Amino acid sequence: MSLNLNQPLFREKLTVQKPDNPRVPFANWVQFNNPPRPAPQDEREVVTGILTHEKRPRKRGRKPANGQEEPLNHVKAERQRREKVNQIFYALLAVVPNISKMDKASLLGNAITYITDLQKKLKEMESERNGPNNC
Amino acid sequence: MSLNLNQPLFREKLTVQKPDNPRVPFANWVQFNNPPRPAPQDEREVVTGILTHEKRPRKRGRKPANGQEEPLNHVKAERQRREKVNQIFYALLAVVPNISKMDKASLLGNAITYITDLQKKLKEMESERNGPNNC
DNA sequence: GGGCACACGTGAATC
DNA sequence: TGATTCACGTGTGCC
Repeated sequence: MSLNLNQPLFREKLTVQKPDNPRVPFANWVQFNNPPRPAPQDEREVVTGILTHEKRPRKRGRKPANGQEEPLNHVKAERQRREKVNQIFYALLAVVPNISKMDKASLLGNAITYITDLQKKLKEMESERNGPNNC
Repeated sequence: MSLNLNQPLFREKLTVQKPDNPRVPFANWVQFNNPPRPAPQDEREVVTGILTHEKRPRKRGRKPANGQEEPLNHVKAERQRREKVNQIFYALLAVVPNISKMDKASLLGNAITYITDLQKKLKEMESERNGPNNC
């Protein structure tokens, strides 16, 4: 119940990066079905984000411009960071046995209960080993 | 090294929600030093985000308006989800013993190695129990 | 001052 | 349809 293994797991959007490939689970994750790096290869998004907060003191009224020259580095760095934590989420998925639901919060929760389970089991096994045993 | 326990851990910005309280580690997390809910209590951001993608087919040219009436629900839901996974991250923090660095990726990585460690230890303890033992 | 890490609002997709 | 979840670009604080 509530776990479809033939389902997207962590939903993958990729609407900006790859307009095709609509339902492959996590196609931009490393070591899934790609060569070591999925080869970003398309920098053609050109986002031009304009954001106007109101009622905020705005520490600095800086912002050089929204000409897509300098902040492109930031975007790429954030992409990389995101991909990294998703990889690790995926690795966690492989290590925790009984996943109840396929979202990050549940996976994390299952991992925690699994850890405490292992800890408890290990501890009672230990106390059984050198306690009043049959020897 | 590289682990300052008197440091913000997961850095908390709160620039939009709370202009005060600049350095308390995670002031908006539940059961930290607040009553059960930190009481969102300020809906005054009024962000009016305008985003202009280029070279994108844009599935639907819908968007009713940016009058802050309906999408406010979505914003709140996402805030809640974010808070939830952060809580669980915090819970994981309490369960994993040797945290090398205080960011989400490292915490997750340490959790994974800890799990595999426990698994290995448990398995060899088990095989030692009913193997050719001293009895 | 550049790099890093995080929170945020938002679009989209799934159910 | 409405709720839930995720990825994304962005703002920003800290080293």
